Amino acid sequence: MVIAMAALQQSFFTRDTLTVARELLGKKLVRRCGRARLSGMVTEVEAYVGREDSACHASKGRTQRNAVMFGPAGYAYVYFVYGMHFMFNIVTESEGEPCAVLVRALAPLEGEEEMVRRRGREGRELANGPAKLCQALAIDKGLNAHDLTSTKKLWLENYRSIDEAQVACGPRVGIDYAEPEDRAAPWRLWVVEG
DNA sequence: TCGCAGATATTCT
DNA sequence: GAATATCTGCGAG
Repeated sequence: MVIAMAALQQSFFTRDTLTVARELLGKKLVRRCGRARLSGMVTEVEAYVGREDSACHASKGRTQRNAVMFGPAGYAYVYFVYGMHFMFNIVTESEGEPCAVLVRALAPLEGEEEMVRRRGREGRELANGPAKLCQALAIDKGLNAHDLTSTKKLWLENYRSIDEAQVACGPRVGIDYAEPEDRAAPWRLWVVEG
């Protein structure tokens, strides 16, 4: 008996950003790319909580790039940095609140061969970084503002619940431009390797 | 195994 | 024109 797993619905994403970030750990990110199906379990995330968070792109106001974050929850915010890397975020909270969760790492589940082919690397190096997982799952700017609650090209499914003892947290990475108190905020969450 | 610097183009001022 | 929510390779130890 095959049970068709439903995509997580918008009600999951409209909650408090830190809560969504915590519960995203252990969820499965699924990417359908033509015939291929690629997926991985979320193992590391970072929360970006809007206007008061100086590390959040949206804290400096709305621009063409970050406009998606101001929209409704459950959409993908994909953008380009450093001239060569994409980042994949999930928009949270209510419309008008520019919050999002950055997905930083995945543990490959389906289509690992395809990911190896895309990345030119294997094992731990497959998707253990925000730009790496985008390359592994073929996520690019074309998926910006994609609806993650429909099982079209990219969505999330329930997979495993992570015990509190397996969750570690610490300060976020790569945000030297932010205010000290925001840099220190322990809003990076990850699953302890076991 | 570790730390550092270069790559590279989109986006915003 | 300057900055950037990173990755990779290289050199030293």
